[in-house]
Amino acid sequence: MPELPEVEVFRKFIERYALGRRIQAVEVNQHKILAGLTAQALEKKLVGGQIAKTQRRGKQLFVKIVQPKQSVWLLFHFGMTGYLSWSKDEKTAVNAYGDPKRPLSHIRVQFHLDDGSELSFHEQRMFGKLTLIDNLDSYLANSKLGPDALAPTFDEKAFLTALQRLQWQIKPALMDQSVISGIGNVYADEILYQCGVHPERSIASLSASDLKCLYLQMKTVLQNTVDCNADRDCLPASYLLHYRKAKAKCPKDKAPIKSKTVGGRTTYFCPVCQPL
DNA sequence: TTCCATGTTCCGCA
DNA sequence: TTGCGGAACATGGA
Repeated sequence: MPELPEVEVFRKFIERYALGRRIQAVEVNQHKILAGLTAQALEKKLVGGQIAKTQRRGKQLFVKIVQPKQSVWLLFHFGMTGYLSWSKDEKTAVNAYGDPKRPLSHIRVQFHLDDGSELSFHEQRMFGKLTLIDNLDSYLANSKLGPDALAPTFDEKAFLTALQRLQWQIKPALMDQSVISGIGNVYADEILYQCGVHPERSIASLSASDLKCLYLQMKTVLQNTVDCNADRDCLPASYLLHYRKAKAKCPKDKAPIKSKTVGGRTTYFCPVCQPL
């Protein structure tokens, strides 16, 4: 679930509740979520450090922890079910979506802060990861992560350059994190639907106006979702994501929404307004 | 009870 | 080399 908009909401959540705080203790409930380091190593690097800065690339969230002698970046990846929460006591517990219905369970790592509050990393299905990075610039340079879909520098020209070198179907290309980072299954379907583009169209078959629309909707759909604090109920009723279920009808032309596997993922589309 | 969802990585095939 | 399909990972809900 956490795609770019959700992770951006998590980033803002940390800025709001934890920025400037010092980490007094780290509690790891599930060691498996730590990629390539031990709980002891994590604790040693973090305790006493100050949460100084946040940054995001695609679905990855980075939090800078500053120590007197050195600083380190915490890397959160939220997998499919990860999210954050913050609490000072039972009454103030709040999750990053501001959604009171989401249970505060499956806490894998907890950061105890110097104002007596706690920042918690929840991950039910354990596909998420938490790790440390010494040098963020070299990490990003060496990673295969493509440009962030919402980065201002990722403009229409860069979008075309990224896509047009590939002889792929459009949907897998939009979702490939080394091409563009941040778009997952749900928002890829949404962007294609808003432009009337069938998910299995080859990139080469798309017109200039198709590509322009995909660029604009990529920015619009993701930004709208961030503006909604990633609450999908707040998005327009004309969005396909409300109809990702059996027997749903297209909000535009009432045709039955179809689902099929494209690029290995369940894909929803309207066969009428997204012809092949 | 089995299947499915969801992101990422890896393996293998053409 | 490139494109693409499938498996594996973990877990709970349908």
